[in-house]
Amino acid sequence: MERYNFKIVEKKWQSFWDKNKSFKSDIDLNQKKFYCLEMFPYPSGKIHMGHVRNYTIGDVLSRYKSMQGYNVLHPMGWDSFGMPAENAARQNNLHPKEWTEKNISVMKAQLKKLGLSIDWDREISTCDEQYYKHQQLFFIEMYEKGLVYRKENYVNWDPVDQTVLANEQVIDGKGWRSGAPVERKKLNQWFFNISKFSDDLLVSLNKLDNWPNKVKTMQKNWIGKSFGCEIDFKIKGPLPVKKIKCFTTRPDTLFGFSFLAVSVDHPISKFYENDTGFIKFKEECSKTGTTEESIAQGEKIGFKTMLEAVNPLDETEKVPVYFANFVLMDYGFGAVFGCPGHDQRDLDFALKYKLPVKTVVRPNEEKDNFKVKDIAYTGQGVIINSKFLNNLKVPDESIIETIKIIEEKKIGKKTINFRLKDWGVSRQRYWGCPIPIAYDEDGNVHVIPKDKLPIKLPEKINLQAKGNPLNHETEWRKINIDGKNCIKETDTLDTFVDSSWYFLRFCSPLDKKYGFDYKAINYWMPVDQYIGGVEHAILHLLYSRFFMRAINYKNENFSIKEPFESLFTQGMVCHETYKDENENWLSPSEVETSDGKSFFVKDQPTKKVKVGPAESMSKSKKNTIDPESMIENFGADAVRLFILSDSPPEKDVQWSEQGMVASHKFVQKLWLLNCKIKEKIRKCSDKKDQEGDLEIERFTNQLIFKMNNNLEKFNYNVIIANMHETYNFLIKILDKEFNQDILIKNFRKILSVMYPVIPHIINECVESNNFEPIKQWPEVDKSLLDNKRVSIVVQIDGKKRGVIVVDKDTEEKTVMELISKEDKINKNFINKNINKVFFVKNRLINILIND
RNA sequence: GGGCGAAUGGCGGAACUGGUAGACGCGCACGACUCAAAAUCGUGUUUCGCAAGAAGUGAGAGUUCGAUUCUCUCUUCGCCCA
Repeated sequence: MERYNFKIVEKKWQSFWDKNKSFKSDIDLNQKKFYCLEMFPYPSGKIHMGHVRNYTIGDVLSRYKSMQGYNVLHPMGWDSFGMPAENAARQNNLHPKEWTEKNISVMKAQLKKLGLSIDWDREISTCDEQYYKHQQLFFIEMYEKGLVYRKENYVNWDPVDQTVLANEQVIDGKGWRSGAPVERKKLNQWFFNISKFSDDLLVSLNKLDNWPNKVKTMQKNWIGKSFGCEIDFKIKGPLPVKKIKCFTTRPDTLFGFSFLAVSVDHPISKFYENDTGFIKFKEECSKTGTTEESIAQGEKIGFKTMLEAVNPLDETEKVPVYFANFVLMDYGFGAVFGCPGHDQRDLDFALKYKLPVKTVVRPNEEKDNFKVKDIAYTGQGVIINSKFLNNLKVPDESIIETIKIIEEKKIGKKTINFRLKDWGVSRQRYWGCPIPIAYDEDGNVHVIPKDKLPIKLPEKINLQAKGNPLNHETEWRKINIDGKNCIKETDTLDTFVDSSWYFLRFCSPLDKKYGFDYKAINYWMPVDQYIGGVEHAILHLLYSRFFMRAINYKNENFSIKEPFESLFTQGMVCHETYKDENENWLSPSEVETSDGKSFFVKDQPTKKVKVGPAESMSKSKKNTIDPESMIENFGADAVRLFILSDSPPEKDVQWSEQGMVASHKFVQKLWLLNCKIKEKIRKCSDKKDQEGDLEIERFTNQLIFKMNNNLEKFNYNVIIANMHETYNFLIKILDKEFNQDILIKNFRKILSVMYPVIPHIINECVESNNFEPIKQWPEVDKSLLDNKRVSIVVQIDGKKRGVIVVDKDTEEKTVMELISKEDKINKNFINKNINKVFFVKNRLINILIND
């Protein structure tokens, strides 16, 4: 009996799959398709455990669906544009392209070592001009359809690095690299008009039955539909301003009105262009970040104008008009009315500038003399101090009623507002898809003609230059359009654009003509199962949904609105964290333990190590485990087995060395079991009705049934438990005698259901037994599913007193007779009054005794 | 502050539509093999109790013959939004 050598066996089957192109997928209209997609990786250098988990889940599903007779599309590619390449290039003096390609080849080899059933012929890479040229085409189409526009907008500006920062690069108001305080700066940027589809993106969420509710809720909140009204405020003062339009979700608090605040970019700011005080104030405002959070938490400051606003519900009331830093031009109309009593930001502002605070809503349990002090009251209640609005219930009646009055008075109207803003796609960086736009000498926008695509990135680039490196490429920037000398746009597209349509490209990755081939799309799309981390719940998924609508818009040939039929979000892979005595992070490989309780630095038993809670693996905390070394030490099957075994896939899983070892041992044991069964088969005769026959048939069918169920529901941790149970069952039953055909038939079925998780060893077992190669998922023989004998729980007054085994479908009367004879059970009710008996066939009998 | 979700042995976690709580794995204990250790195999392992038995799924109530599962209140933790 030879020991199982996973290194040889896994390599053997991986090259078999490679050579035979076992996972190649082609359109076959006679076969049901199944498009299984995992979020493609960013080629950062090496794969990490998160990838292993993500791709193992997808692989199990792909192999299972394929065994069920589906024509499976399971592709893989690279989200290969983005900042890390540019940063790494700057540090190592290596071209981003070289760095990226090197990483891709390393990671591709690593993925292959996991034994994934991927159709590598469909591999794509977003930094490849054969990919991004199609994206430029989409951009132009969207521009022509009016879905792309250019406008000035604020960005996070790092004054030291002379570059734009993404929100996540701003840490505590400072640039992540330079540490300089981030400024708000206005730049001309390209925008996708995603807000045009706000309502559709929101409403259609209801149809995504196979998406986690959590994700749908997050998107719903992100789109943020709010119902309110726009109100025209009459303006008095020395400037030619007659009225200012505000949006509010709380018109019912209008009698609490004590100031009107407008954004520094509001049209009325033009009257203050030369006012030094205002200019200074505007500068001050630019120091606050652009995120909602920084605005909410930052200090509220204002600049008083000469204007006064009139309360439209009470013309005698006039309040001052301020410019304020917490009002944004792109929300509503860039103007809000301030009601300090019932909005915390307004209250902070009012207290600072000593403006009156009027209470116009009281909580239900308070009296009419209730007064707001330091904390604005935003809860439910009743309107007070508001003349004809008094006594309305907040918010159910009050908002609707107030809007009715406002509409009657013709001073405003009901409005829907969305929080979702248009998608700014300009990035001032080299390593991204060039925007196919040029400007003539007068600054007019010209779309680059399709025959001049792709606009390729210049190969030589000086990345040490400040700001966007493309700005310095004067030769590259030159382009002639319709006889005019133009210069190219130097901004590149946000990498979220690259990933918003890659799933379409996988359907026809080699097609040169257009971004995709309609025939292929119509067959393969939508993605039947999309799998990835919940961290992309909002942006990537929302952008992809938008992209489908954008292509769909004014295009009769394209009918896909929702790209992902089902979504599964897997949890993170966690590991304990370690710190030495000087608070330095230590990696698991630098730490040792003798008893599993106290830990010390490897080879230095005197140096104690502090063990922290399990957190998601990250390089900064050094609590990562390298997948490749795990595959080296334990084999791909064992790694696949372990990454699925300890927790349900949607929850976080904790990496455990012991668990990993146990999975490895299980694979080894399985091979020994296979050898034993092979030997047993050899010794079996063709005699019918042997002792173990029925037992193994019953077990096998129950197993198939369970595995089926658990695979469909993503209970992958339970299918691993089912596999252990199977081992425990087989090793015990081997003493019994079997009919040879029955043993072969059932063992082959058992191997089949384990195949999706541990395909290498299963193939090896199948081959060693000279079985037919595994292709199909075995059928359940339903007649063998039910046991002829069932155990019935006997309860007295709801308490379990025993279990009896009876024939299936035994009636209540017989069961009662039987348990009356069981001394252990009957002593509980004999000589007592039986009040009532509850009988559930094949399950339970509950006897109630009279007091 | 708002929304969503979770809570089950020493640990990770099972439990189909309310019907034997703790599957499976880890850890631990004991035993076998061994000069010994490792590896392997076997047995046991919710708690209390010698046992019979009793208690038990974050806390408290409710519905029910029966609740880990359904309803309400609370506590703690996690995630998202602010």
